[in-house]
This record gives sequence, C-alpha cells and structure tokens, in this order.
Amino acid sequence: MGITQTHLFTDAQNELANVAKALAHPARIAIIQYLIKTNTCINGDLVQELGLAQATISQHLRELKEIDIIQGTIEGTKVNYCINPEKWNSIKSLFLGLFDQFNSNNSSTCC
Amino acid sequence: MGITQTHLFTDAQNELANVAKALAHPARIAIIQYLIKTNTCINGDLVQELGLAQATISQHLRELKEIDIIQGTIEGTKVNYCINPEKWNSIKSLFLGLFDQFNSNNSSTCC
DNA sequence: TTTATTCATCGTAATATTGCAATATATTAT
DNA sequence: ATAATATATTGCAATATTACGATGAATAAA
Repeated sequence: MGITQTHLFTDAQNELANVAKALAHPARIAIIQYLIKTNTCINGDLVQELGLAQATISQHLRELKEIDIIQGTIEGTKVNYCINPEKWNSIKSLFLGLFDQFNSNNSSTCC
Repeated sequence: MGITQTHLFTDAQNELANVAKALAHPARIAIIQYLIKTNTCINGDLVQELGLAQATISQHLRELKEIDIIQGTIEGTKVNYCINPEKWNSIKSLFLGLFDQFNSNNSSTCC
C-alpha cells in the first residue's frame, strides 16, 4: 500500500536506512562535498554551484539538517551551513558497522 | 518537475547516490544482514524472516541485484542469494572515499 | 501428465520524492 | 519607512517507491 513497514525492523535498521535515504540523491552528495571543500557556505552559493532552483536547494539542505549531518547558523540575512563533525563520525561508524559485518575472506562459501 | 536532474552531477556523485538509494530501505538492510549471517538464503526464507509478502521481497531482492551487491544462482525451483564480495568491497570503498574526504580535526573552522 | 513448489512479473492503490514558481519572513541598507 | 537581499515555506505537477494480490513460468515430485 505504499508505506514503509518500519515496525517490522529494528531501530538500527531503520536508522541506517534513514541516513542512506538522506544520501540517496546526487544533489545532497554534491552539497556535502562542496561543504567539505569550502568548509562553510550559504544557500546562494549552492544555487550557483549546482544549478538547481533556490527552493530546491533549500529543501535538500533541510533534509540533510533533519538527520543532523549538517548544521546552519544564522548570520544576518544569510545562513552559514557546515558539516556537523560529531554526527559525521557517528554516521561513518554506522556504515562501517554494516560493512565490517561481512567478512569477504569467507567468499568461498558464497552461492 | 519530479525527475532527478542527474546531468547536473558527476558520475561519481550519481553512483554514490544510487548505491545509497539501494540501501535506503530497512527491508533491504535486513536482507543484507540476514545474508551476512546465513551466508546464503532463498526468497522464502526472507518472507518468513521479515514478514513481508513474497512479491515485495522479490522486488527488494531485484533492487539489490540491480546494483550487483547481491547475486542469485538458480537451483531447481529455488534461487540462492548471497553477497557479491567484490562489489561489496567496491561499495565499501565508495563510502569510505566519501567519509574520508572530511577531516574532523578541522572542526575548529566550522560554522 | 498432474500437482506442488518457488520465484518473477504485472497491475494497481497508496504514499513519497523531486523540482520550481510564488509567496512569506527576516535582516540589512538607504 | 522603503527597498534590497537571503532564505524558508507553500502549493502544485510530474515522477518514483512501497506493498501486495493475481498471474505466469519453470522445475521437481507424484
């Protein structure tokens, strides 16, 4: 019926899926990489850089802010965005936790 | 207008977003983790394990197969699914490549 | 050949996402 | 107070995703 049955899964599975969803758009990857490169930037910079409309960039920023991987601080009429280092590391650990569950040396017993 | 503007982004950005999208559902995370635990399983096992309909599981398996993170080998009426170790490692590297772009020691210059 | 088993695909309904114009809000400059 | 600047929000259309029943295809067992 079109609605994800989150109750069937663990909190960890739902959280990992949620973070993956936030990364599941090239504009949001591009925003993150631009933030890494420039350390901080404003909405308008991203409109210039990516070529999407202001409203669209704002929406993508909101989704990234929602999982707390970026943060924004108001400065006059502008909002400076940057990576949230603590959350960045915790999300990194979340993915490493998944990737390290599989031992590729075991590949002999694969199908 | 509702269609992702992939032409605005690099191949690497589109690919990373694509892989993230495949991981962006708790059922697919659960399938991957079950495959890691059991090494190999069939569609029916996952129907039992996850409590989603057979057609739904089949669809999720297809999406995982599409990015090649799992593979299926036919055995009679059954299909044995397992992790693709090579692709697993390349996807792991893809994410590490993103996560290592950000140096969290630099957090002093954050916004 | 008939029946059972297993899985993929099709069709459909419900819901979510993407993108943008228009508008609202809030601060700064004149 | 007015105008300019920067961003968020709203509303809408197009598209994508999620979920499942029903059906089809392919193999195995009777």
